[in-house]
Amino acid sequence: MPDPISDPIDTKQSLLDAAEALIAERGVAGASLRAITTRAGTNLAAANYHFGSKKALARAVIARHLRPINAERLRLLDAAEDEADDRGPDLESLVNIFVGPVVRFGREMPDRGRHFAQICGRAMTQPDPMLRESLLGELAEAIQRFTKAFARALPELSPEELLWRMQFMVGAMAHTIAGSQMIEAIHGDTLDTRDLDGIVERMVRFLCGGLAAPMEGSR
Amino acid sequence: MPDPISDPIDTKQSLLDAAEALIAERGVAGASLRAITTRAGTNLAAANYHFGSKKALARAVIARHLRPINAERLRLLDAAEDEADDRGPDLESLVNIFVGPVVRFGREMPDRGRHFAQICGRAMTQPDPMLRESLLGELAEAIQRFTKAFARALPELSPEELLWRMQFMVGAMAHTIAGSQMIEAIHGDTLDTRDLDGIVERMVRFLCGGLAAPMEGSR
DNA sequence: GCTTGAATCAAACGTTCGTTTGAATTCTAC
DNA sequence: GTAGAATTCAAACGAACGTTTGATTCAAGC
Repeated sequence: MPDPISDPIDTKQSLLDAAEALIAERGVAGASLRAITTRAGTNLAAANYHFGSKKALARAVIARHLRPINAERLRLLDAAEDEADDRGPDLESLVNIFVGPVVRFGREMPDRGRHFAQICGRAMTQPDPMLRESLLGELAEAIQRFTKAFARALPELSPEELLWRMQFMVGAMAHTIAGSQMIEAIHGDTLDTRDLDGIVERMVRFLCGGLAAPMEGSR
Repeated sequence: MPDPISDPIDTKQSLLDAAEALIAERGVAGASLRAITTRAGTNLAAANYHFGSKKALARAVIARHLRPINAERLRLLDAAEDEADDRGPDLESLVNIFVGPVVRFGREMPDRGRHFAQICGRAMTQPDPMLRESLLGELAEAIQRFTKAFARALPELSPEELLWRMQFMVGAMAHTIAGSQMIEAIHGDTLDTRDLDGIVERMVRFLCGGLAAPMEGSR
């Protein structure tokens, strides 16, 4: 007799939750369908019935939260551009809008949010092109919009220099949310790596300084 | 009759080269021992004979170049601290020493260097703790030395703030050398992602700006 | 009450993986 | 030249993987 309380209200959702947690913990290759379906309280066939394949399941895990997060980003960008004068939103606002929603997403859903952020941070440099491109596809529009906005806020930068600085920004962000294993391994006892608001503040400060760095070594 | 020219002069070295290229391309999990040994012109047993296991082979791939690179970093740091006045080396010198040897390593050995950098960039956030910790072990001394040096060059930062900023710096660096798939996928036709010297220059500018960013929003 | 389609399940399939084995070969030193 | 260690090789092993199959359960719709 199955437990009527924790009954699988929605098998699909349970599979996504289990996959999210296990992929975050062990990576895509390390999270077997058997482990995922066991954790979800179902079986192998169910995963293939609902998603068709393991890769499709992984893609669904990414898309589930990334889509609303990116929508939120673009919504905030729209609002900021409406409010700003004709020079556009200032740098700090843009960085906050770009970085904040992703990192802060972990606050509303502490576990799932953190897992999701880890997966996305890793997916950017993942060898599997399928997964990487599915992530980039979700991000493409946001990247284009933000590139234009940053170009307006940083008119003294050449287009090339701006693209590279955005690359560095994404790297700092992705690496930090992918898990701060390094900083935890070395100073885990003295630092609070769960104070997401504080981390966002620090990251925004750093990124603004980097993005606005002068081109010539005028020290 | 085996080709006397490309004969396996050193099976161990061939295995390291093949593993390096394939792990960079497909990741540790995606690079099978069969693919590695075939590329190296030998067979499965040879890999286990020389390295004992696949994980040990992966660790050897990381250690082979990382150890001399870190030695070079520390050597440059020593030299800079000898030359500097009692305030220690300035920020730009430190960033150059920290970032330069890793990225520029790709110039001397174009293919192997790039592959190795990709592997290291990925290993930092890799789910496999074995590989991650072996990388962190190699880096531990360098990180401690550079933390002290940066603290001297940036006396206005609290220890916490400095650690986070170094975390962001490592992230920007790791993500960039892990492969600029994102920037290439979006603007691959207009940017030269192989001009390593130029990238180092740009990265140093960005990182100096970020590391030295003011703590208060004094705009 | 029977039918239909979606959903779940245990079981098995075929493949690929890392590792091991034992014989063959090559190299080295006496 | 030969003994002995080091190295290479083809073949096989057992485990784990993603996927498929066919039977079974369940909830509506007529």
